[in-house]
Amino acid sequence: MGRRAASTRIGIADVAAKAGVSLATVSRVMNGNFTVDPAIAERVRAAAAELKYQPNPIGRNLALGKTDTIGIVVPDLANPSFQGILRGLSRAAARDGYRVLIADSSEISSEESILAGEARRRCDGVVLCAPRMGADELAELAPSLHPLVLVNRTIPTGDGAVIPSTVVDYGRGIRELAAHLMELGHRRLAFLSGPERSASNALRLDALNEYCAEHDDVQIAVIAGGSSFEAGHDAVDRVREADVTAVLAFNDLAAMGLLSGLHEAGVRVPEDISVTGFDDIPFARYTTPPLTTAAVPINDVGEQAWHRMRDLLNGTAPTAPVAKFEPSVAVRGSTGLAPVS
Amino acid sequence: MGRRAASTRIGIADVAAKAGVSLATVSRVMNGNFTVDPAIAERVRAAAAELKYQPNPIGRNLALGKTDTIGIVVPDLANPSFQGILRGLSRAAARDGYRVLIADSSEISSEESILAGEARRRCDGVVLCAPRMGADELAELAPSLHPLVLVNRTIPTGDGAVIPSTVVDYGRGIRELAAHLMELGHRRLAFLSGPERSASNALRLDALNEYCAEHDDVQIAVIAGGSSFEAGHDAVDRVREADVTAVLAFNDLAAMGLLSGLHEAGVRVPEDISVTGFDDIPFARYTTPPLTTAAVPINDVGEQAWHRMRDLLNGTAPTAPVAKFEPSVAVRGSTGLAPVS
DNA sequence: GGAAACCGAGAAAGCGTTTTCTCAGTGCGA
DNA sequence: TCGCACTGAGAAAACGCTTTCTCGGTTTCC
Repeated sequence: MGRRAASTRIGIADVAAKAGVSLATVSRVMNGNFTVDPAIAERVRAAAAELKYQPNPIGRNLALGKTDTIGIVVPDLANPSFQGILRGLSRAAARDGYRVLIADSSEISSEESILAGEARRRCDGVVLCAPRMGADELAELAPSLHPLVLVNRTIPTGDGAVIPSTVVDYGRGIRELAAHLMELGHRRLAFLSGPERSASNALRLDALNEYCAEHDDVQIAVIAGGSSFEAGHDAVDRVREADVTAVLAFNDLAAMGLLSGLHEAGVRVPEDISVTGFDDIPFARYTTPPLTTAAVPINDVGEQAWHRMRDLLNGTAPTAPVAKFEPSVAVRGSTGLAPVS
Repeated sequence: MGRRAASTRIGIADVAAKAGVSLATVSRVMNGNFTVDPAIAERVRAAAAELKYQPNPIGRNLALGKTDTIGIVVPDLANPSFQGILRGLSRAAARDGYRVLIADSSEISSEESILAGEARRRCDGVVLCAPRMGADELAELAPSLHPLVLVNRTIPTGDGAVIPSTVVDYGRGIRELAAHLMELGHRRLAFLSGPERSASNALRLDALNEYCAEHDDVQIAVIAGGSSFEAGHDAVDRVREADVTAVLAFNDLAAMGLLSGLHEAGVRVPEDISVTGFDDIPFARYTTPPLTTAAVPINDVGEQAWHRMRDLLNGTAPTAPVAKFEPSVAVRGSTGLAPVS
């Protein structure tokens, strides 16, 4: 480079010239270094104010080797859960003077590692949100991302270094939903499953199988579903054929789609069939009937992810490397007594 | 600075050393400059690959004076409309190799200009999404943000320079909803208004008043509301007291809250009262009854915002500085014939 | 065959900061 | 009075890259 642009933004040099001091001194004043004569400091501040000087963050970034920015990569920005996490993370980070750069992998798992790497190079750290990539790939990638925190995913490394993360206890949540249904007399349940590659789907499934094994009068059928409205809506026929009295949907979205489909088909909820969701997204309480679901404080998940990241960045001892959130069952109108058959 | 860190990331110098060439040559090769001997270029590429060299973006940013990043400031990340815009923007920008930095002003209008300024300094441009700040403040701020695009807001400047923007024709949308209701025989309508400082709320209100003036058999009552579920839910009593047969809610969220509140109060929709929303958020079609609303392709709004920004960044002639979206009425179950009174 | 045009690659300046290094100037004790 | 520790501020190196400038070595063209 080297083109002398007259139109360039006003920089530290202009302030220094105006105040009749060196660049170093301006920098010292701007950064609250008190080894500067108060009179000079005042002069510098005046000059800066008069010129409306605003330090160029990119120059600082290079000199300081940090950006005060973290990256987050999510599988799909259209998913309310990720939106909630993003929001919680963004607000919490902002309170500490950090910004967040987003990357949406569009559910393409092969993009995740590229996006994460790019984000990491531009930012001081990365949070990987429910990555869809395989466990081995994740384990291999993790070290290169170092200030890294995971959301809804852990690395099954046994060799000491644990990656901070925030996780939701999906297993326990779904067990409690199943127990709730059992109390209502339901014995033939269906699990409307989520995305194939979702780790949290596996967690739910495992927990249900375990639950089933513990209660031999309960049967659970697994129905292919997904994480969206449409997936739930499209599963209506499969659900009706399954001959069950209650359905545990992967999440609220799918549950709502199902609710809607059942309504169209003339199936009454909860009289004919009970339905549960998962997440307690804001809309869940406003469906008709209101959705029984396992509430997870999604904004807190994002906020805690930030706290983990902050600890990493500060090098302070991590509070607790992994924050586990226990969902609480919110009983609403979509679940009722099992129909007498 | 000046600390020789052995642990520093591998940089262009390492590659140059390994390939036995100068830094300049490595840079040329990495940037596809073809004035390099193919043999040397190959050697450089090999060295880079072997060292897994990844250029440090911050260094590039400083040298190039650009970051390939744009900032977006939104009033509230919890609002589905802004989420949709963010998503559309982010995906479109990503296709062109740009990233987005988010800033959530938490509906605090005084924060907007600060956040926007900070974002601008870190990024190549800023998109201001439905800013709540006053028109005068916005007009004053705009020049300093220069590559700036507005969403759902325009600057009433008469002096030539128009700020690119994407806007939704809220006035027309709400008129069409009113017309739809009128066709169904409704004459006493209510507008459940939105946030005080929202410019788009004013647009709706003006359009309704105009509509009212054109049709002197139609009456429109204005009821204080808001933009959230809760606002709609809490407005039930006021709505019932208003003695109207139909309610035009500010947006889908408020409409859904209202729907829910009416249901609890035993008021039938649409038999007793019709309700319309605005936006057609993904949930609108799954309420009971499904919500009649004015559909706006919110992801496209974000995408077009990016296109405006891209034109600004490239210096290419802007396609059309302002992209106007015409909502289309989606008639669903929440509106029906006016009750015979 | 010699000079002009050309070509490829290295040296170095620059992007806008921060921070180390250095050094004049001051104050204090011996 | 001299020297020494100390203070405060400027000069300059560094952060990691890009790009201009420069220059030795070829080629081209009369």
